[in-house]
Amino acid sequence: MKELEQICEDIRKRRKSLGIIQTDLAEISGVSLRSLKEIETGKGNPTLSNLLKILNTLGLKITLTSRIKND
Amino acid sequence: MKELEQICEDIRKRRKSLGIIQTDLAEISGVSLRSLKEIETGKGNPTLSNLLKILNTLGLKITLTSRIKND
DNA sequence: AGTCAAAGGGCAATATAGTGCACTATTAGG
DNA sequence: CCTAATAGTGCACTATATTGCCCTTTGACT
Repeated sequence: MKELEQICEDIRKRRKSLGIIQTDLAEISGVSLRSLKEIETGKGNPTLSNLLKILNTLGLKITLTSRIKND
Repeated sequence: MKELEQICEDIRKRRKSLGIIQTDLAEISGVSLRSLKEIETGKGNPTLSNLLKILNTLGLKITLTSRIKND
């Protein structure tokens, strides 16, 4: 799976596990509903700030890890 | 430290540890030098695709983790 | 089938990220 | 100090992300 798709999927799964709808997640995060939809469906190319707003609401954060083991 | 700043710093540190200059990292990644500079200096608000291109070149990837322990 | 809630998507307008160019600033070596 | 390499930045232009509006689709429930 592509990295972008994985992120989108994670967001959707997390939202559902929290039992909230797109409208609420968007509003709480301070992002437009339209943009959240685009992110969750894997279309478009979100800005980092929009992504971080949503992840923050979902209690998630970005960590950078190496692609290679022991590196 | 802000999350965005942390990402910028990680990118710069990684680039230096690989011993390459901005010009080369930008070219290999397929991102403009101008954009890479903005990312490394923490200015601007990169798109996810540009960020991923650079991380990919650096051998890094994004993983989403919970902000809360045991969650 | 009918209804309602939630999600998907087209479109146009606006905001802003991406880029190239030219220049300045900083850093490292001599 | 001088020079060369590397990094930072102002500006203008282009490309595209963001947004709101409105309509369609899907899914769940009765």
